[in-house]
Amino acid sequence: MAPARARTAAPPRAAAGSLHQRILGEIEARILTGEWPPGHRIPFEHELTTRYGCSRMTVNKVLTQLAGAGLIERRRKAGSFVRRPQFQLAILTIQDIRTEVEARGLAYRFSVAARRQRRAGKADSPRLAVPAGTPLLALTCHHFAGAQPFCLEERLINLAAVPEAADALFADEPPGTWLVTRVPWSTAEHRIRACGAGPAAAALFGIPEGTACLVVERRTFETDQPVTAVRLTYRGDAHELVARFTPSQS
Amino acid sequence: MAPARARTAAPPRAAAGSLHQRILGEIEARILTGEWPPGHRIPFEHELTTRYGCSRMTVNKVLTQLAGAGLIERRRKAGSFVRRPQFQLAILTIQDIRTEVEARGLAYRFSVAARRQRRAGKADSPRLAVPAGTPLLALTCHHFAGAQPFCLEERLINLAAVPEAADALFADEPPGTWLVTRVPWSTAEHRIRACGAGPAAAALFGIPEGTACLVVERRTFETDQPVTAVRLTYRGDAHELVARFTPSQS
DNA sequence: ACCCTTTTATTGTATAGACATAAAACAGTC
DNA sequence: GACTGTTTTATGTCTATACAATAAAAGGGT
Repeated sequence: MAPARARTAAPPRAAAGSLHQRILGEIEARILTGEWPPGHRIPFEHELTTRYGCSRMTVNKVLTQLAGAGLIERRRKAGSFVRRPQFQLAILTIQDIRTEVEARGLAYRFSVAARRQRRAGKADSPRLAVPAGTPLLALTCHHFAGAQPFCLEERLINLAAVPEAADALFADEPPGTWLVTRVPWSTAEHRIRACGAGPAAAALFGIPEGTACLVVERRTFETDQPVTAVRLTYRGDAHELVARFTPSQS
Repeated sequence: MAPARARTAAPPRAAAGSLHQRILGEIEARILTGEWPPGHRIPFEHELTTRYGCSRMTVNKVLTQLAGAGLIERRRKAGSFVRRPQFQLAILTIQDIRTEVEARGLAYRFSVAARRQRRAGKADSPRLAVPAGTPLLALTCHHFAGAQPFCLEERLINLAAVPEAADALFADEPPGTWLVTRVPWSTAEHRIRACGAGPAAAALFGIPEGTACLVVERRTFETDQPVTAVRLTYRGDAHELVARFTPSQS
């Protein structure tokens, strides 16, 4: 029973951040160092409770977080188990073009090279799954870093989803930024490929057709309705995407 | 005081999953539909508490989760605010090569084309940031999908970090799988580029040199010590990476 | 041996209360 | 007005407890 210690509140510990952060760090370390290999059953919540002298809510929070990060798997009655490391999952940082250019200390500039409003045909459906006849806005933009061409943007906007885009001028903001600040979205899908430069990219970059280019295609949906599809073409020798993966944290 | 309701435990509600899931879904919907635009202050915890008739811990859990997912930003005293949508963050799925090949219904096969043990020179540091003189294992592997060449793998392994790799034969398992199942790691970094095919890739794939190829470079670290660096080269016309991003959930 | 029920251990969810911490707002003073 | 200390307030963390859901294990009958 231990009637001593009338204190019910949190102990005055502030050693390494908060308690659950410390517990998380220790468990994570054991998993990452291989001390607890994949398949290993980590201690039950009540065992961690006694080991760290804290309540179950605290260790539960830690284990829930580890499960969310994919480091462990939790099964009722059975316990919590270390999962096989699966670093096929990585967080990809696709930066806004303006941000990216300015991060290199260069002046950003863009221009709208082509703009056409039309109705969707059969050829559009692989890019922007909309029924034929849907009003579309097709845009081609050139983005520059300093004096150098940086990126070719070919975009389709679904005017059924974003009717106000028909009147947008895209004079100050590129269409990507315009859309992000005005249109809600729920899912974005990216496809990353290597492609030989087509005529438009070759002309913009001043490179021979067929030169390796990095192509990022992004499709954005709002509750299953397609909003926009964009193809960004970069010079292969001047651009790379970076993805970093650290388990759990951040 | 309300001495009625001796019940202190959770109410028997199980409508749409759990209560905090329902609250999370509602708040997320308001953010994604734009009803609560970026910069908007979402209700304080105690307001949500009265709105949903639940305790503060429950709404705290929801808001903590939304903050972790990057949808909101929390500031002491000030409140919680909707963040600008930043879909530059995407979750990239880089599959294991065997898994990827077998997912296409093809037979997987690999061979070690070259293997050399040597000491790190100056030329290695951009790939594997180790001091000169560190023992390395350099490998070249060919991966096949059915009869077709699928991927060229060029790998460096830091034998100071993984001495047992020196004796590994890589007969049954490709080095990537071998390493994943044996060596702990804490951070992985991916760089994705488009490159013209070099001599090795051109020979393997039977394509002209300079043809666009997708190159994925992965460097793996264990507490700042580099473990391995690998360059995977794919035919540009036969391979793409897919990244999908849905806010918060999973 | 097989199928069905009961038990039991573990995770999942939620509560009410307590104290810590940080930042904004406010007041008072030089 | 500019600095300084105090109060207020919202978030951050933790506890102790309660009940629910579930899946494994144990038991019991055919």
